[in-house]
Amino acid sequence: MSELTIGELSERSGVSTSALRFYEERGLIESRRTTGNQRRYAKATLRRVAFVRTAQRVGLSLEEVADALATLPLGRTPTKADWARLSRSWRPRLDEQIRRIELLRDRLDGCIGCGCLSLRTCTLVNPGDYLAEDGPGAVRLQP
Amino acid sequence: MSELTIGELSERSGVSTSALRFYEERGLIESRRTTGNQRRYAKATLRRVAFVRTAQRVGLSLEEVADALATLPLGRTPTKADWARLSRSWRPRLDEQIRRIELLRDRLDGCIGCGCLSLRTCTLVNPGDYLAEDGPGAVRLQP
DNA sequence: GCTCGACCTGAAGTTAACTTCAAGTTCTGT
DNA sequence: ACAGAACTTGAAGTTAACTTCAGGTCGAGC
Repeated sequence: MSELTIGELSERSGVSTSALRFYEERGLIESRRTTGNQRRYAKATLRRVAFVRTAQRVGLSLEEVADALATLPLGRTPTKADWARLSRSWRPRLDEQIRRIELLRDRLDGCIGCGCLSLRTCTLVNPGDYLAEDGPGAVRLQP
Repeated sequence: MSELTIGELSERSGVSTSALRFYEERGLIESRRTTGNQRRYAKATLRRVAFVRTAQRVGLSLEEVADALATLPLGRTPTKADWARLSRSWRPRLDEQIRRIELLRDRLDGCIGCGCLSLRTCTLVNPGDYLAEDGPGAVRLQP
């Protein structure tokens, strides 16, 4: 059994069969069909599914994952180096996510003391402080 | 003009009128009605909206925000201390968010070298390593 | 050869947080 | 008093990533 049925792929990846069909519809994975029209997946599909799930945990949308997968070599099974190249690009995204949450946390700390949440003066509520010059009241929250 | 129309509240909060009506429908804010059935908001609503938006940036759903707002004192305008009490509870959540992304990033670093994304052995793909004892192949990704 | 679990398809449903729309009402400025 | 901007409502639409459903087909084991 060098190929997997959709049930087997589901069992081994922990991804539901409906999700796998959905991924296929979106071009994230592909399958061969038996004479009886059932799907059969190459074992390499398992790693592909792993990539998709991990990319989602990093915060990519399925569309972004599809774009990334499209850069994989056509016609041959991707190597470890191929997967490593793709995964490397996630690092800055994660760093940025951390940075933004830390910034929010630090601002929150600064605001805890005052309990303000004032639209005009609070950097937590109004990070860019734009519109602050429009006089009292005319202030806009971060979009 | 001690009260605000929905347009004024929208302008000053940066939240669209349709979103404000939606918030009201969900019980996040409330309004008085004029004889002509138009909404009028107390100025304190501005801070309430600020709270909602900031809570959303922290990662709360509107339902969670509603729960939090429900703990505010009834019958009087909340004080700064009231708002501070609510905001304080966000800190652990942010810390946890940061921790989880850092963990993912560190695992990613560990996996970059090998380019594996192997379902059985890679901690990035399979953080809990559960089902690893089920023999080769029978492994499930993190739900 | 028969059964019954696994598989197939396309369409419709789900959730969150809104937005858009249509058709009508109110308010403000001149 | 009248134009036109701002407001009202309920219903339907939007996006992502799926899930559920109905009604049928396939295939592995006895």
